[in-house]
Amino acid sequence: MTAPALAARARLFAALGDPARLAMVERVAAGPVSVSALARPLSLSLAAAVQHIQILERTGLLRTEKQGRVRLCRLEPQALRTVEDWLTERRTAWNSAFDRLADLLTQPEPSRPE
Amino acid sequence: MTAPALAARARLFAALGDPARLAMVERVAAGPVSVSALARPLSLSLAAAVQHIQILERTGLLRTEKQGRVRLCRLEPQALRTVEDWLTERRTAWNSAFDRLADLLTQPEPSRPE
DNA sequence: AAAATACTTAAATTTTCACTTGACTATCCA
DNA sequence: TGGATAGTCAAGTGAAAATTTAAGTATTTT
Repeated sequence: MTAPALAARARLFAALGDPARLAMVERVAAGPVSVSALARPLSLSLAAAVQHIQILERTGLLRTEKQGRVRLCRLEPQALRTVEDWLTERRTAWNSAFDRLADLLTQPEPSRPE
Repeated sequence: MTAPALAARARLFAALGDPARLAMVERVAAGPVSVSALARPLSLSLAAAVQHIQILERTGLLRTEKQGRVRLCRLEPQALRTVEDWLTERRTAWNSAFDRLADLLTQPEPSRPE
């Protein structure tokens, strides 16, 4: 599995970037939920909730399955791992940023920025 | 330091949810950069770049400092740790989701969803 | 001192988003 | 069977967001 392109990662972050959707993800992380159980605590209409859920589904954050007249939503942990991987990539960089800072404090030779 | 409220975390994700800003964060993670060095590879006007940078600054993802006529942008690793912390919180939950799945496979007593 | 560089600011425009409304379908329960 | 429940779909609306434009300031550089 190859790392998603920047645009795809941005869509993932954007999906988490709405308070309603973030709350939904948190709720779904605790276990499977129906659409109305996601909508109710957020005072969202069902129609609005469905639209958020579609976005979360498209970005791979959750997967749904219809059982009778109820649609069950489950977390797709894979997507959150993508976020983890991205952080890991950055961590290397920002650690070396700390290293450079440490260098500055010991030997006064700043690396010239672009 | 207390965990940011849901709304604040959503704003953080939203800041990363724009392709231009995500690219900027990746670039800044590699070391300090000027505003134009951030704008150029993205084919953004300076004015547009400045506005993105302001958003990244407000959400705490970076900090800037003017040196002469150049404004230098640096990563603020603290903000990315907030994302890490959020993932850690969810990980517990989604691991126990896996546990429940394992339970299902061994003993056929599904936990009823809401 | 003059020209070029590197932003800054505000206002106008375009585009995208979240949400609503209203009508409709499928399932469950009494 | 009939009514309530759970969700679906397609427009339409309003507000927020991203980008452009245009004019201005501060700092080099020559």
